[in-house]
Amino acid sequence: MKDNFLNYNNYVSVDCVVLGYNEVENKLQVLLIKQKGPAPNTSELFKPQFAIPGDLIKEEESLDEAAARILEDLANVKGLFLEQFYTFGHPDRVKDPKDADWLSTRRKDPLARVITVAYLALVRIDQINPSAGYFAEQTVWRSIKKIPKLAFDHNTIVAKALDIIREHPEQHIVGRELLPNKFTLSQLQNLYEVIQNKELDKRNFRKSIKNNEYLITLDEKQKGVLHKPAQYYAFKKPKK
Amino acid sequence: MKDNFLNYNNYVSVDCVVLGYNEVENKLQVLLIKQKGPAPNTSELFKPQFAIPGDLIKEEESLDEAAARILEDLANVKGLFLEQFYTFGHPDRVKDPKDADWLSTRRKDPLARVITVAYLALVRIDQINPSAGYFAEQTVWRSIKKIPKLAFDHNTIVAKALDIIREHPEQHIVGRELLPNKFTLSQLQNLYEVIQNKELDKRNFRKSIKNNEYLITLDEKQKGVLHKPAQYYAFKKPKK
DNA sequence: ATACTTATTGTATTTTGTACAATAAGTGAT
DNA sequence: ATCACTTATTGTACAAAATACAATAAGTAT
Repeated sequence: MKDNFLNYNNYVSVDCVVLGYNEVENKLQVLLIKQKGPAPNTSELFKPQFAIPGDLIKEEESLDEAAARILEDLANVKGLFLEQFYTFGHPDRVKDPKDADWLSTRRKDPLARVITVAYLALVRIDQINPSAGYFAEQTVWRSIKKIPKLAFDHNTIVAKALDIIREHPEQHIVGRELLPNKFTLSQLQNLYEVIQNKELDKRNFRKSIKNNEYLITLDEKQKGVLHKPAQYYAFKKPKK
Repeated sequence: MKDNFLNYNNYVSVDCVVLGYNEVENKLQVLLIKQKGPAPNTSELFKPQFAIPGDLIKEEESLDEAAARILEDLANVKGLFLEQFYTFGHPDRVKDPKDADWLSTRRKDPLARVITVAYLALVRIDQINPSAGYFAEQTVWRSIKKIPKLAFDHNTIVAKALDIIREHPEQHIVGRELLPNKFTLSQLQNLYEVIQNKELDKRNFRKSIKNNEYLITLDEKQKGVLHKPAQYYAFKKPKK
């Protein structure tokens, strides 16, 4: 049975697609990091690229824990929505020459294969404070409509995350994750429109959303707006 | 940046939940292997368990290729429906003492963590010929209603696969995978009933299934049956 | 011709999705 | 107090899809 004895190394990482929303700009954005070089100005060859945050898993942590750690390191928040959605493991996914410099500063064996388990995270942009961590020069939010060329196969990973959230927005109860604790139905509708990238009819949207078992009407209205004040709503906590 | 240099080993495997169906027994079954010991009768300690087929990935193959290889080794078939559905990587998932003996015959480092990418495969039981391979003493089909205790976390993996096929049977076009090339609507309905574990109304089932763009009516009927012969149907090939 | 078995089909009802516009409730200006 | 302005809120008619329910059809065997 020698066949099955491992004689090469697999790196395993977790990459997080962090989707953020704020009502003012009314845009869905993805959190990117600018890769950090080996040391300031020591390598003229190193061309930092944008990437989604990710890291190799540690020996004693589960995949879910790794995703939470990466997100916490980066955004200083805990307890966010996090969902594993796909694992990318093509042998060549880290073999592109453009990625070689960065890998050589980070890996004992820069050519070794890296299998990455991808997670989706939903956050309110105004609730978190992304900070460049030990693995990032800086962090930036970018509209999902203007995503630059990313390192490795990260464009593919982001695209798959967007497919998933668009397929089942109500399943992810995106409202709970991406809106303030109290919100109006117009805010909720704006969010759905941004995610689905199409306009929805107000009356029909309200009819359908009111079937949502988690939506509750608060005893509070908007104040100080230059128009009819809107009713506030909230989401119930799920049971689990 | 020493933090990120890997100083431990991750094994990465692919495990396949192979679901099979045959119309005679009208049961959905899962393909299990009986683990093979190090050598016949040399280890009195080794207690073989049932498990789903899986194997460590090879250095040059993608995850999809690994799944196809495992299935081909086991079942001597190619080109079956295969879908990645979840990755299991808890640090303790291979640490149960009951699994230690088997691992010690298979791994340089039996205590090392194994991250496994799980795939779902759908097969027609009468079309494949499972053969005990280099990693199995024997293979058996077991009804999904009577799954024994399996090695590692394989019961959890099978349960998740069943959740997925039940959620979206039509998305997996289970008919194409689990029925003969030509079939009657009653056969198709039986299959759906077994998967969803509930009875369906004949008239309503037929109304809904006939919206399926892939279903075509053949120019052929049953022969030699003791009742009104049924029309045969088939599925169109998907475009892709 | 009859008994038997499974295949096939329709209708009424409910629920859900879609298209579409008038009225309500605040603010600030006059 | 009235009016202009802005966004919030709601209903109705129609189409499409889901559900409940039973009679007739087409073979075989006797």
